[in-house]
Amino acid sequence: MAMTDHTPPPPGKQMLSEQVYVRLRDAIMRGDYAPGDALKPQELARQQGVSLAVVREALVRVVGEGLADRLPNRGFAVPSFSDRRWQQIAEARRTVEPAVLRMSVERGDVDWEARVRAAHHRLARTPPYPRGESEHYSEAWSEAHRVFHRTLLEGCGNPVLLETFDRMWTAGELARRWSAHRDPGRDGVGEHRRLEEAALARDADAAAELLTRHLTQTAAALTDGAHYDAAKRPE
Amino acid sequence: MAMTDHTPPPPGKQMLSEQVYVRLRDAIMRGDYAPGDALKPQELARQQGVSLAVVREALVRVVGEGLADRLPNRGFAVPSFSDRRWQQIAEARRTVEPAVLRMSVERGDVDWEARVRAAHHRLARTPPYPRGESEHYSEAWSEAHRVFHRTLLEGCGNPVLLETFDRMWTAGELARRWSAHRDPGRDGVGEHRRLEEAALARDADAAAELLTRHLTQTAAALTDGAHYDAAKRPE
DNA sequence: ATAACACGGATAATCGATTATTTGCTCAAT
DNA sequence: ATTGAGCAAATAATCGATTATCCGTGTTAT
Repeated sequence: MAMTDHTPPPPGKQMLSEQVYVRLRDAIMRGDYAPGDALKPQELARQQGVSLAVVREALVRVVGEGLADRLPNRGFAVPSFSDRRWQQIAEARRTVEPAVLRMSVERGDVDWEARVRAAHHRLARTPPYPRGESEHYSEAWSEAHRVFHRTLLEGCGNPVLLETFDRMWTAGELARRWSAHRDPGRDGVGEHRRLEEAALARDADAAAELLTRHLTQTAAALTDGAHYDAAKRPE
Repeated sequence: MAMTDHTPPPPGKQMLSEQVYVRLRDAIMRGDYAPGDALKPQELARQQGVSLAVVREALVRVVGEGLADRLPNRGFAVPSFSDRRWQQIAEARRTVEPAVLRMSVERGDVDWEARVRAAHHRLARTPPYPRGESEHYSEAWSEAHRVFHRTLLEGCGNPVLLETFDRMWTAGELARRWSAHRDPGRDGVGEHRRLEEAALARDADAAAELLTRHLTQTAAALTDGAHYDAAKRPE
């Protein structure tokens, strides 16, 4: 039989609003805008060569994910995360993820095992910093890091829980990027390796405990000695 | 100092897109549309007397909350939840909420205690069914039920976790409304009362355990003997 | 009879322009 | 000097119309 299927989409053939959404989302996550920066529809529309409607749709979606704030009749802006907000996200992850990891370790099939191995391998051989002692993780490492943590949980087989992880991770990454002292340069390599080992050994208790510690230590490293400049919103 | 503040908004004075969004959201949650029904922008715009742009914005937001599906170039539709999907939501709640309740019971202040009491009192004196043996919970009871469960968790003081609860609750309610055999008519009054007692007695272990059982039994009641007609999506 | 193709209506996506709101500024009045 | 009213520019929100895409239907060639 030949290709009764839809043609494998030529990349330029999806909706404009989708492309603009992805670009906007990535730009915010990449840190192209500073917290508090206004996201002006007209400006964005001109830059990207599209109409206001598509930019507006993209902005509404971005707001829905917590990657932008909106004030009625006053426009959109990049959110300014307070230190407090970051701690709340970290606490939420500590509260949710260990339990999900337990389920994942108990349920994951052989395909999941393979993906965990691959994700850890990729993470282990990705240099955390672009060069030398930069204070920013490399984009490649950040992505590998995300994929590793997500893959660990994917064995749970529950898309609702994974979506929860996605939202918390996204919010946490954005908050971390703009937190007081950026990345601490902490070496989590050993922790990741032990996490992988416990997961593949099907030791749910150990894996959950390791993840709790991993999240706690990461949060502590980012919090300790953080000389935060301004907690713009006391919320 | 006089009123340098913005005037407390006269209710008719907010954005159209916001009003349309609320109406659309409520209509879907209320069950005004059946799963699979198309949500046609033109139709909605004509009905509500607004332009396409505002309907479109509302639809995009609704999709972001999982209350509608979108197929590019084919429009929006009310999602058809499978039985499997409902079970996943229920499992996610069992995974997350007991841990949050623990935090809440350990941290909640006196104001939280008062709100828990008020929420339970309201729930206890709201009739579950509009009249007789209807198969649908009354809107009033559903809302009181939601507020009770949310208030129980609010002592945790973590908006990230509460937002997670909100999303799961919303998705669960929509899925339940259209599940195979609707409401089971199960009497959860005693469970709610015991939950309140354990929470106010600051017994975190008991509260978490009671919540786990409550969620498990509710899910079981809705699942047992469910003669589900079609699992539209094998995902 | 069946399958490939072309046409046409319906609807989604996008655009350009209009209306409404906010904000900053000027300037008079205290 | 400070306060407040009153423009004016900037920008958000909304609209009406245009363009692109999908889907059913009818036609034709095998």
